[in-house]
Amino acid sequence: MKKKRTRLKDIAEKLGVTPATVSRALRNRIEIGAETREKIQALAREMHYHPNLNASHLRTQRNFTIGVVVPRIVHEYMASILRGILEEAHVHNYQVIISVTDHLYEREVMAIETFSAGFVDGILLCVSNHTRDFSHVEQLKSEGIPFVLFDKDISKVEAPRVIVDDYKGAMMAVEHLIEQGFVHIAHIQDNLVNHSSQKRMKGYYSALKKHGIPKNPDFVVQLDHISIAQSKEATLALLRAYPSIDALFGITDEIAIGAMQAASELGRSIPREFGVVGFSNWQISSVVSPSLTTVAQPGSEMGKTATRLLIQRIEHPDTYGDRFPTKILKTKLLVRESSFREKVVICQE
Amino acid sequence: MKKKRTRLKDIAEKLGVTPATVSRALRNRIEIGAETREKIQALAREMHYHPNLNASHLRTQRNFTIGVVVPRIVHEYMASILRGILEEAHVHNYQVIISVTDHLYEREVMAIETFSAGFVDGILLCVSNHTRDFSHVEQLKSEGIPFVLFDKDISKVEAPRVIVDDYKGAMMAVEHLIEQGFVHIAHIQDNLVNHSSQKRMKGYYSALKKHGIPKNPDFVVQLDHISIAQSKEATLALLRAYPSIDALFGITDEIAIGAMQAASELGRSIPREFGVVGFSNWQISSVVSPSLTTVAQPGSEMGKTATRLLIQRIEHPDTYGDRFPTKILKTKLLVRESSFREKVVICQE
DNA sequence: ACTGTTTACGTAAACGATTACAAAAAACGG
DNA sequence: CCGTTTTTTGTAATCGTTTACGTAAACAGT
Repeated sequence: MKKKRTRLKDIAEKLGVTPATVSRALRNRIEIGAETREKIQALAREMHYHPNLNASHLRTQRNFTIGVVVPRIVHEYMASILRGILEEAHVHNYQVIISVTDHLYEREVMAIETFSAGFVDGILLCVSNHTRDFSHVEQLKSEGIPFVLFDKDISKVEAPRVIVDDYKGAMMAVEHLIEQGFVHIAHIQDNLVNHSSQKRMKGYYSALKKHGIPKNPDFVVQLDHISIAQSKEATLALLRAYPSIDALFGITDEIAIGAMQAASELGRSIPREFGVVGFSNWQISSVVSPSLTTVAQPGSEMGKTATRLLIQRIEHPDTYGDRFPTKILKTKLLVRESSFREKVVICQE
Repeated sequence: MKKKRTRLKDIAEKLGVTPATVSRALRNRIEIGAETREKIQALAREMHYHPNLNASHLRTQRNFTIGVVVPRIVHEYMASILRGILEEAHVHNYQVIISVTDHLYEREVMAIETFSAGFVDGILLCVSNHTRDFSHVEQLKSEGIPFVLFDKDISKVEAPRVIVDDYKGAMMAVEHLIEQGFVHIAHIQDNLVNHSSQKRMKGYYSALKKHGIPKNPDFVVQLDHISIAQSKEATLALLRAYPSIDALFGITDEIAIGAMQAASELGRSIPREFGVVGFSNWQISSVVSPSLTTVAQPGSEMGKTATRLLIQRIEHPDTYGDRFPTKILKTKLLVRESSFREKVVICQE
């Protein structure tokens, strides 16, 4: 019992006019009589007319759709970015189609190829951690398909991108610890495959340097695989080997939480004897006890900014064609219990 | 410098054949000469040909796209459902376009209308908490557009749906508490607007009844707005008023965690003097200390099941046309520290 | 009344891919 | 070598909208 959808032609025939007239009436063009327009619009409503978007898009060469390629989706920060993208796209009447690559390079390339097939007007891409070859991005450029990179930074390619100020964020975090009177500040990082991690590390070093604290390579630990358990182990080892360490900056909240667990286990009181700061402001960080001081990244804002940038490039390709702007969004330090010793304004989120 | 995309025609002209031949060659039809096919495929690759999907879809009346309508996206459980949907859709070569309603009824209706406009082959819908009027769902049925409801149950409408066994999950949770020797078991619930909450409540009552524990309405608290803080307050009040309460089943992990905080504050040791079980298995629940026993819902599996069901209905409309199956997925009790007193196998996830 | 200008609508050609049907070419059998 | 079958390719219509262009009618101005 498949019903056929009503077409322009159906409406036209019922009223004894041509599809052209109906089309014009429904899109509120001027060159149409007031009464005919009324009649047509009424009938269209009655017949539940919806334009066939494939036909429309084929004809107009516009899709009002943007493709989003991301490595993961079950991830708080990424979900909030997606939310921003969906929100902003909705405002501009765009649809969003999403492809998850699971950090697999081939799936990333595949997704981009599929999207390029005239299905979307532009692409938002967050490259996977393992992406080393950027020919697919270059391809987008040479094919003239509008796109914007976000979150993951790729200095390798010249392209419009929206990223977050990891360097400053990390620096703020560590400076905050220093201001709170902590001196021997350790750092647990990941494998540094992405630029963000490297920048956070640099921020850590810069903060130390700025305050005249000599950097000690023994205080920096690299983790292959990030998890709370791994971080806990690493911190236990670290604190046993160097008991003088009195604070830790974790490259993610997961690491920071593991570190807190380790410190507690060793009888260190947080924040009195041991200060901890994380990065990303996961929901979890405000729930653990003591609550975790962290650096917040504006996920939703990043999604919105990237989308806005993309839509500009889609709708005004000439104006923006040759320029590749980089937008850097500010990070924000949220001071909570895990690091707060002196009188500092607590920023609840 | 907008380059035109290569079309069938372009390839055809270069080789002195017709678009029809090229089309056949690229789609590996039998009725084509081996050498011409080779030549065409080679040239197509070289010219970076991708079929214009709008044209293709218009012609074939198929979109290979499904529309997903959800109330939220920054939500662990929902994100894992989405992941399942994207995964399964990818397997079947479908694209997924997502619309977030923010629990606003008008946006839900809007989204469905937009998707019905010949843009998608089918729709996956998770209704918002405030949806009372289901005429938009009825509309889908009468227009013959394939769709599947998921997660939120609506007994109001007859429709294919995939849900989770909240009743059994809650029952398992409470029975587990009873088996652990807890007797005076409280329950904090939400405003019961959705069926899941009601079913979990029923599960709670059934478990008590089954084990001959009289139900006490004073032990059940309803919260307007769910948050850890609210739950903590409520639990504090509850335990002060009824000190005999020795366990609590929270309708979500958030509530359970608030309850744990309250119990700790009152000097109750968990799980020795006070047992807690939550619902949903948020990441958070395995991180808090003590870790929280909870009921896991198979998010990814739900997404996959719903998608599979939808694609079946899309591709075999006649076979499935009139039947409205309800798939109920099993929930699973994850026993962790917050409730474990006797020897029970601990199930780590 | 005769031009010139609006206004309102019809005509028909796109957009790019697919496919029923036809036709040409090749293969085959006697 | 001719008729028949099979294989390969061309022809042209189609999917549903949009839009440049044309035209008839209405209207205005002199």
